[in-house]
Amino acid sequence: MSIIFSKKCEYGLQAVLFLSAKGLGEVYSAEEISEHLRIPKEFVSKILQQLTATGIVDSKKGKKGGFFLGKKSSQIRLLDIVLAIDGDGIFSNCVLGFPSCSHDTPCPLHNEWGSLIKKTKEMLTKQTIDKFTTRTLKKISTIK
Amino acid sequence: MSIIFSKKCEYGLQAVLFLSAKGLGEVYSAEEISEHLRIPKEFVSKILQQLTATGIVDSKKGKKGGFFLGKKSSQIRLLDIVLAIDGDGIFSNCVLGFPSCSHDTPCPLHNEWGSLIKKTKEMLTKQTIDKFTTRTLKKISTIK
DNA sequence: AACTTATCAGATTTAATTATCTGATTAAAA
DNA sequence: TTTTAATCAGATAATTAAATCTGATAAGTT
Repeated sequence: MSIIFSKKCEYGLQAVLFLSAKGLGEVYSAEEISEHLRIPKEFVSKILQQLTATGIVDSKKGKKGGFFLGKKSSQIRLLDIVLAIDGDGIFSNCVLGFPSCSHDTPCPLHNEWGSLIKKTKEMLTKQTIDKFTTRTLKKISTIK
Repeated sequence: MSIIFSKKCEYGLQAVLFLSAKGLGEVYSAEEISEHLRIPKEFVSKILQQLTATGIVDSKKGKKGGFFLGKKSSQIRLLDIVLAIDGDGIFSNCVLGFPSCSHDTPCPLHNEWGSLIKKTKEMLTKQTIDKFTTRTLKKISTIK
């Protein structure tokens, strides 16, 4: 099996897109998010805690508490979420797994892969989560 | 951590590139391949067995046996190796992990991701392993 | 024919990822 | 002030992926 983002990262992207689509300031508990997205409650809670540390998400303890966006959705790039959870391995690691792959000692696929991953990074950098509100709401409606 | 190809697939690509660079008909034992590429012997053996089943690689038992290319390197696409080991999940699975992502009910990233993955598939389809002989030999020389 | 060296098949072990549980703390509501 | 419902932290369990081991079979070499 091949994977682009870890499950953690997939869930993180889903959750932040969800919070964004629901509107800034809206507080949702881990349980509500878990139910809407059909992902494990404790797991999504852990992931959102991690995103809270970076400022992408903020949280409120106690009754009526939960998670909400930490900044304007137009200022959260998809890249920020990916970097916060999976790190930059996807952009820097050798696609063939050679530990010593670099510009000077490239692996056979270095250049071909490099230009693809560059385009991917550009997309993730350019796209902020506010761009997806309509699509996210539509998608969520097909889950529940 | 995010991954493009599984370790299995990375090692499979490395091993087939190695066999190709060393020339058609040349037989290398799992041990030799393991030493040259610095990957676990039994693991690379298992992976090459798997590729043998698809015809990409062929094997010879007994003394002086080992693995060798099953067809001309100009007829082995990178895509063939990826599909044989990791399947087509990387091309068909939803990047956000939504089980029900499709053209009709797309996830927020469906289109953006789709065009990137299409380009990736095109590259893996176009590139055959004979194109990498020089680069592979150069790369191998930096390992040992 | 006996010996050696290889693939091959299947089981087992180890490591990493994913998921769950438990208890402490926090804060709103009764 | 007590109850309730939430985050948060850390430990544990389950699952999957990666790596290793064991034994059987095959085929050259002596």
